[in-house]
Amino acid sequence: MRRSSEDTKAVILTAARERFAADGYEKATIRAIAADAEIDPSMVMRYFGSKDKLFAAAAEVDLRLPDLTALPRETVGAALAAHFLDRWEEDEGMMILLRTGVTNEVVAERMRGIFAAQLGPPAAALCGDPAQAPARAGLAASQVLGMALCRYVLRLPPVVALSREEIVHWLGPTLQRYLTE
Amino acid sequence: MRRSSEDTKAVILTAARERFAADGYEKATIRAIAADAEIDPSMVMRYFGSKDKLFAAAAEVDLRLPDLTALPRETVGAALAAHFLDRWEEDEGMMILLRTGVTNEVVAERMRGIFAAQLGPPAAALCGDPAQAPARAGLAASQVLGMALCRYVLRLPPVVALSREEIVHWLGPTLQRYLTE
DNA sequence: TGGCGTTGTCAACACCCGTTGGCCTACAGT
DNA sequence: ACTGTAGGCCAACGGGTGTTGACAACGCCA
Repeated sequence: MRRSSEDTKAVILTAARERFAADGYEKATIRAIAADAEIDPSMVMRYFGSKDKLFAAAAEVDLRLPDLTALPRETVGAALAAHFLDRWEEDEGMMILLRTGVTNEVVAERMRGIFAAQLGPPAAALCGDPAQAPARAGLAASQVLGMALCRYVLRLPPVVALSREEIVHWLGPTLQRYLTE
Repeated sequence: MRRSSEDTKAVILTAARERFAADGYEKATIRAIAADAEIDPSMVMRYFGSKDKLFAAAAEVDLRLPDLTALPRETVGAALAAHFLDRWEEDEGMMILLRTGVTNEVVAERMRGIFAAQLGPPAAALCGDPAQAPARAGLAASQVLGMALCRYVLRLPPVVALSREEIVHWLGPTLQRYLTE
């Protein structure tokens, strides 16, 4: 046997993540993914069952938020901005979710769940009033996702031109205000 | 003849805008648009030539920004936030562009042009330094588009629950800072 | 060496898409 | 009343999609 089953499964998954991140669910065809993986399309079906299941496997995402309550309170905004920039550049899972969540209700629901589960608790811990926490988490999400949209997806030139430090400088106070003031 | 040529063309365009806004370019099929308009798919081709041209006709957008320099300088942030909320709720063109610009390079380029041409000049007029203007316009775009993404596209429940006044209250100072400070 | 399960290939199915051309139908002008 | 034309419908083409099943090559184990 040329390769182990697990090996080719990993090769397919890597190719799938790249295609889904670049093209979104609809335009990323199984044939194209298989071609990238230098393999037959039927192998994708054998190992993942269906395009839906392949996407589900490719779209597993963890925000990996640090423990914001362990930081000096006045630095959480900048820390969040810096963390999301890193996360977005090292994990194509972010792009996968955003590129298809915009036109796919199932994926949108998944994004809602991720942000509620992972951004909600730290927001609640930071702002005193638990009733305000979800709104504040939502506001922070709007700025973080908006930056990602403009910089990595739409690639607005002035936003792409910003350095990491500049973005942290501008978004830090915004997130700080949304979460703690 | 049942209807005038212009009438059915308008009916098709209305149906197309709704479908494109709801589903994006790929998932909005000509057959579905024609069914909504209660007409044969071939009529769409006769009146608009191709799906691409139909989309181009459906995706004409004008931000209709007010003259920000005519307002008291300390109110431009809130004015911008309020204006974009209105614009987003009354014109499905915004949704059309966002839903397909995310996975379509041609439409993304169109969005870049719209924001550069329409948000750039007011930003340059507001902040003293012309060299900083594009970056500031880009930052404002990131917050405005991020809010639209979370509220109207992804429908994050806490963001949907926010009232118009609350959004203006939270985004106003952010946009004010991006544009004028 | 002979068998057998695993890995991979090939061809095809059934479906949906954008698009096309021919045909029908109803009105306007004479 | 007849005809020309414009609005509308129908059936089909060619291509691409996800998915399936039969078949071939390889390497382990007895």
